[in-house]
Amino acid sequence: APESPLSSAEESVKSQQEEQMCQASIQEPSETSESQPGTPLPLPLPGHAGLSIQEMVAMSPELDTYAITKKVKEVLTDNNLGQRLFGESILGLTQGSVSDLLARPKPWHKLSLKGREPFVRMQLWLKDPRNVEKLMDMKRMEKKAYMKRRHSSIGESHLLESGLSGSDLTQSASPQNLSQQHQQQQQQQQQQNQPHLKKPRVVLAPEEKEALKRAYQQKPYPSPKTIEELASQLNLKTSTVINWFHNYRSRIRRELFIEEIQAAAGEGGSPSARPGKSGGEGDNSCDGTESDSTAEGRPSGSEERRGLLESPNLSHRDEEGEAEFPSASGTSRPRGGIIDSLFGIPESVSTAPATATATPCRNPKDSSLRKKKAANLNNIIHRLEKAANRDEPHEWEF
DNA sequence: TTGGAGTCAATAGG
DNA sequence: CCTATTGACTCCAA
Repeated sequence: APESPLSSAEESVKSQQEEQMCQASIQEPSETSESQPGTPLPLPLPGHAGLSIQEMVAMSPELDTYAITKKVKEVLTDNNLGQRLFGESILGLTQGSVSDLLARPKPWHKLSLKGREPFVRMQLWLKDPRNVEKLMDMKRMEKKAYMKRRHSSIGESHLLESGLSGSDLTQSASPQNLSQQHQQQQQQQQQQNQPHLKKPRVVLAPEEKEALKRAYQQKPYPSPKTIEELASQLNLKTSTVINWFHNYRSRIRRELFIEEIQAAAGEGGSPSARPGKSGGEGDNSCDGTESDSTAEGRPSGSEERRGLLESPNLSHRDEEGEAEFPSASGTSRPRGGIIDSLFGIPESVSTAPATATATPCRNPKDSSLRKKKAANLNNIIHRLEKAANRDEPHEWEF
């Protein structure tokens, strides 16, 4: 693998190794690209030069993920193409993943090889305008197939999908040669014998998320013990709490990256004035949505669960007149000393929250930034602790 | 094992 | 239909 041929960009030639694939038009501008309505194919990369997509990713120069997603979004909306079709036929990803990717692209240097793949595919796709046409054709064909289907089978027989009988159905697992590792075919509710028991998706109530966020601010990396406590206090499964922390950390981190990109975008010589308003992304963070009255939530009551988790403070936000950064240049950073405002959470004082210093939550913009910075710092602290072979930070004196 | 990166897929809103 | 959100899961590296 240590080969890093500095070969120039790309020199498309050769053919490809992909066989199937409807639109195998690699050669000339023949817009044949005929495909059966039933040729989903998760990811037979869009035709192009010789090497496998992985190789291309490996030697791809740094790409501007933000610019790429911006362009893709533009092209898709301009042509009325949806994320689902684009994702499934061009990127080999599902709609939700595409949405996420387009909305919050991570900077190139923070992406793993795998994570870069979708961006390389997007760029390749953007290179040839004819690709848009192909997608549009595909869309038309899909609609046609859909019409036919619903016409032939009006309200009747939907055969149970449990046995996944043949029948059309889109997105079937492409047979033969489904590319290597491919997607994870997770979610195997195989242990069923009886009528499927699809476990309902867990949906955390706002109060539960609130409590978890509060816990996160105190301890981004809770110990198993803490997790157990949280789980029992919130009446959630331990795994749910663990997952929540994994996801939350990951998503907070991702927001940090976003800022990084936006910040970088505002530099350089070209003073291209962005029409958009200041980059102060709104982050509710403060969310004054206290559990309010309805403390319970969803069936299966489960009362009590009071606990220290309750936010003793009543954070309000003071959104009265605050000067909108009168500073001219847009590159001005909103705030200065962030350090002092990190860790706005007392933690320790378990009892007697009486006077409580109440989590400061003044300006929403500040709090957002602060939270992210804190997340980053907490991450570092956590690593140091690990490295030092210690557990339970307990108290931190600064 | 733990945590991070990527995703999937259900589902809430439009 | 379409898109955004998000709990859960797979894979991998430390």
